Amino acid sequence: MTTKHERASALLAVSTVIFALRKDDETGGEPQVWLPLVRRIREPFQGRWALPGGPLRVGEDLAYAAGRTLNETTGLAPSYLEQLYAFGDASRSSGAERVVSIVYWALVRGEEAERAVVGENVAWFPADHLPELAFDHNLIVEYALWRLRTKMEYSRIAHAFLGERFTLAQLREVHEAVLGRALDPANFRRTIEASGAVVATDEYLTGTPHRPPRLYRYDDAVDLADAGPLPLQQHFFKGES
Amino acid sequence: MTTKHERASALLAVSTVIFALRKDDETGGEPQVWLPLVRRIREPFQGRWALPGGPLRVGEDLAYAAGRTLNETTGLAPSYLEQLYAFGDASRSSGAERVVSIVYWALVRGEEAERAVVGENVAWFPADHLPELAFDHNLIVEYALWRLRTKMEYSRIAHAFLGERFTLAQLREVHEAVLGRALDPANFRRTIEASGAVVATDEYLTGTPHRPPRLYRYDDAVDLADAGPLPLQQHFFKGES
DNA sequence: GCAAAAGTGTTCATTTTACACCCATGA
DNA sequence: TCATGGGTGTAAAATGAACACTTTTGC
Repeated sequence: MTTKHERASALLAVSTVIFALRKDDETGGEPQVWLPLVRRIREPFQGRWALPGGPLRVGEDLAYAAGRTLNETTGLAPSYLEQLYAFGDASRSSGAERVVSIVYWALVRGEEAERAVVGENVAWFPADHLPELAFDHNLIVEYALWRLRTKMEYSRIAHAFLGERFTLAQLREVHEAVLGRALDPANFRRTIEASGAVVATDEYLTGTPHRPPRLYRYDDAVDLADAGPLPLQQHFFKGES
Repeated sequence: MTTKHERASALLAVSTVIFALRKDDETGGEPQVWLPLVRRIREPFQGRWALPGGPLRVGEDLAYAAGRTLNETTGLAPSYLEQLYAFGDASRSSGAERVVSIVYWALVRGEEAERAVVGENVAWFPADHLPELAFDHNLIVEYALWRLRTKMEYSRIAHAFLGERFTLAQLREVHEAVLGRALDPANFRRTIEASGAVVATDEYLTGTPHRPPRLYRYDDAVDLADAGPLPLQQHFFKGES
């Protein structure tokens, strides 16, 4: 009954599922959800692709570490960052010491994703067609994708893929890429305008071969994402590498 | 640039937000969402109410530890258990060593909650009217409540509050208690029947002062809760105290 | 029979979906 | 002026809310 139990401790690590929208270089066409992976250079799962991440440093906050490793692998700064899940079962670690991994998911802007660094052991993959990853990372990506898609319906995270000003067609493209299906432009416009999340500016995007679309901006009065009562964990890394 | 960084480690702990439906002993009437809290017997926040929980033991899995501490404080077994959030920022711990807390939320059945143990330092509170809790536990409970209410709309977790067989009126009472508002019995019946989540049995609940309602059961072919692709972490503690 | 909850039917309002059609610009 | 995406209007379809009404039991 009153057995003496020793208290568990663990090493800490973070991983991050990083989503960006990219047009497939070959097929072209509509943008899709892509994510960067890193190749493991040691056992276990040596040679397999895995989520970017790494150990937590002494005194470092969880979300900060997630943003830091994201920046180290892509050279980018997250425009959205949120905790996904914590893995810490005793059986999970192969070594002697237990390792607790806190997994985050992040969004980065499209233009930035274009100029993302791609090193020897970093590559981008379409989120729907991943190879077999290390550990249970396939499952984690699926869960992150589910969270992304679910959250798009009741929050404004789609804006995290875009810049300061954008057309409604661009915003619709984001929704279409994430949901994986086409949306009616007319109905989409009305839905977004009714939500009050965006504000029309008096600027127009010129240079298009056709009628110039109006530019919109976010309504700063509305939160970026309704994550419930829990405070959002957002950090920005301005070329801190 | 290539500074040597020491790797962070931490002690591990779990806490659990435990929800049950109870009728207020004084006002009676409709059941509401209640949860058990424990009084802290040491600093910091000595004397304040806090979420049940405790340190993780060596070799113990996270979800198992959540179910164990739940069982230790209430004598009950969770009918639903899911991870909520991980707290592990360096500044959070007052002591020298960092502490990572994994918070779970759980549902227990109504009848069982009735016979839950209430010790000297354990008390049940209505979830909507909590005192000022220790740490940031008020915020955590709010988040768990938000998750419970959100999840009710697209999953079958309401069933976790009920037994094997139940009437549609009982199921409606659960929804009403969680959502905090009355629902139209006729429309609720149609909605539930259309969802295909429940199956009508050929049994009826007798002993009521009026027309005996039909008993239903879960459709085992449908998952209890659509938590996305991540596997559910469920454990059952059959009087293991 | 009466009261009360179980269960069914129907109407009305609202939202969603589909799609026709006009507008404004570059070429 | 023509092609094309931007933007508006509108009707059908689906959904949701409200509520009248019938059924079945205990008393």
